[in-house]
Amino acid sequence: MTNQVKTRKKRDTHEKRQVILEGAVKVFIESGYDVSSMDKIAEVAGVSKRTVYNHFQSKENLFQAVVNDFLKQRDQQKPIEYSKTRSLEEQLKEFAEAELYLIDDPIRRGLSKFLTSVFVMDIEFGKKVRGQVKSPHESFINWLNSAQADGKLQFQSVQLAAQIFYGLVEGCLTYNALFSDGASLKFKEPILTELVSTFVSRYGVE
Amino acid sequence: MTNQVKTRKKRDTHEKRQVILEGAVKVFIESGYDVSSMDKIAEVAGVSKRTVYNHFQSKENLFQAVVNDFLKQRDQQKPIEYSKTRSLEEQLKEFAEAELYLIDDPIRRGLSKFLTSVFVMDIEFGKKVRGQVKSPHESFINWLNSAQADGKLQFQSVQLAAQIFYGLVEGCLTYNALFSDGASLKFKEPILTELVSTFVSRYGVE
DNA sequence: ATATTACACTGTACAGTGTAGTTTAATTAT
DNA sequence: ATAATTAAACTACACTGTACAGTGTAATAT
Repeated sequence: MTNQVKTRKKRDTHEKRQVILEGAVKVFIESGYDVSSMDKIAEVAGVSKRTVYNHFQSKENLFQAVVNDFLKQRDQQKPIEYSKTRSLEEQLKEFAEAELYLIDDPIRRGLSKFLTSVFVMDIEFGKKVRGQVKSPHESFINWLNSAQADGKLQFQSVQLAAQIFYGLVEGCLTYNALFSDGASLKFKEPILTELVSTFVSRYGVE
Repeated sequence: MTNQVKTRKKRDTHEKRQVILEGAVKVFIESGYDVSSMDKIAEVAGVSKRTVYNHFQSKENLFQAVVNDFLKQRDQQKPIEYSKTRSLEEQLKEFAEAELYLIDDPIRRGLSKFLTSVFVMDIEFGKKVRGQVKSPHESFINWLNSAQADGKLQFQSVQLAAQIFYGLVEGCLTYNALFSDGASLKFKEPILTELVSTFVSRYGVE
C-alpha cells in the first residue's frame, strides 16, 4: 500500500515575508544591526513577532535574507558593452553612474550604509559576501581591453587602470554620499565630469 | 574667618585612566560599540568595573574620550610646505602617505574601522566630530595654489582638484585597507605611484 | 488546515549603583 | 631619614532595572 497522505495546497506567504523583509530593512537602516530588536521589526512590519519567527529562524537569519535580497537586486544590472562610435567619456560616465546606482536611492543608500557598517567590523563576513557577487570590475576590465585594442586607450596594467577608475568614483562620490546621507550627490555632475576627464588624461591616446 | 580647609594633593590617576582607554580601544575595535560591554572593557584593562565608572560617567562618555584621544593624535601631523625644488610627484606622495598614517598601524586602522562603522550609521555625530578637526584638505589646497603660482600645475577649481586627489587616495587605498584589514596595503606602492602619476597627467603643465 | 495573532513567559546580558574593605601614596610625627 | 597617619583610589561583589532573543500556547482569521 502506498503511503498516501492527504496534502493540501499551502497558502501563499510570499507577501507577508516581503512585508517583514521591508520592515527589517527600515529598522536595520535606522539603527544598525545590534540596536534593532525583533519586537521593533515586527511592529514596523505590522506583523506579530511570532510571525516574524515563523518566517525566519533567527535575527541572524533575517539579516542574511535582507543581504541576499539586496545582492540579488544589485546583480541585475546589465553589462555595458564597448562601442567604437561613442566617445570614451560618455561610456566611462555610464560605468560611473552604474556604480552610483547603489547610493542614489534612499533605501539602497541606507542598505549600503548599513552593510558598510557591518562589513567594516566583520572582515570575514564581508569577504564571504563579496565572494558571492560578481564584481563590476570584471565587466570594466573587458571594456578597457576593448578600448586598448581599438587604439583609444593605452595602459601597462588593466588591473591598475581599473583600480584607478573605481578608486576615483568611490573615493570622490560613493563614500562621500554614504557619510553625508546623499547630500553630496547634489554636486555630483562637475565631479563626475572631472573624474572621467582625469582618467582620460592619464590613459587616453593623444 | 576664612574657610580654611585642609586640602590634600590628589594622587595621579592618569595612568589608570590611560589603561582604561587602551582597554576600551581594544574592545571597541574587536566588536563595535554596542557589543562591547563595560564588564569586558574592565576585564581587558585589568581594572575593576567600578574604577571604570569612577573615571568615566558612562559608556557613551568613555566612547567620547576614545574618540577625542584619537582625534588629538591625528591633529599632530605637521603640514607639508610647497617646495620649488622637489618634484611634484615626490611631494604629492607625501600627502598621500600622510593620509595613510591613519591606517598603516593596526590600532589606528582598527579605530578608523570602528569610527567608520559608527559615523556611517550616525551622520549627525559624524558631522559633529569632523567639524572639530581641521581637514587635511586645507593644507593641500594651499599647496595646490602654490604649485599653480609656481607654474607647475594648472586647474580651474582648487576644490575640485583637491577632491580628485583625496578621492584617488581614499578610493584606491584607504577604504580597501579598511575592508581588508590592511592586507591590501602590501601592494600599495604601485598604486601610490600610479595615482600620483594620474593626478599629474591631469593637472601638470606640459 | 494553515497562517497569523496576542500574550505570557524564560533566560540572559548588560548599564549602572552601593558598599564595605583594601591598597597606595602624600602628609605628618618621630 | 623613617615610621605612623590618613585620605584618595581602587577592588570585590552583590544588586537593580531593563531590554531583548527566542518559545509555547490557545484563540482567531483565511
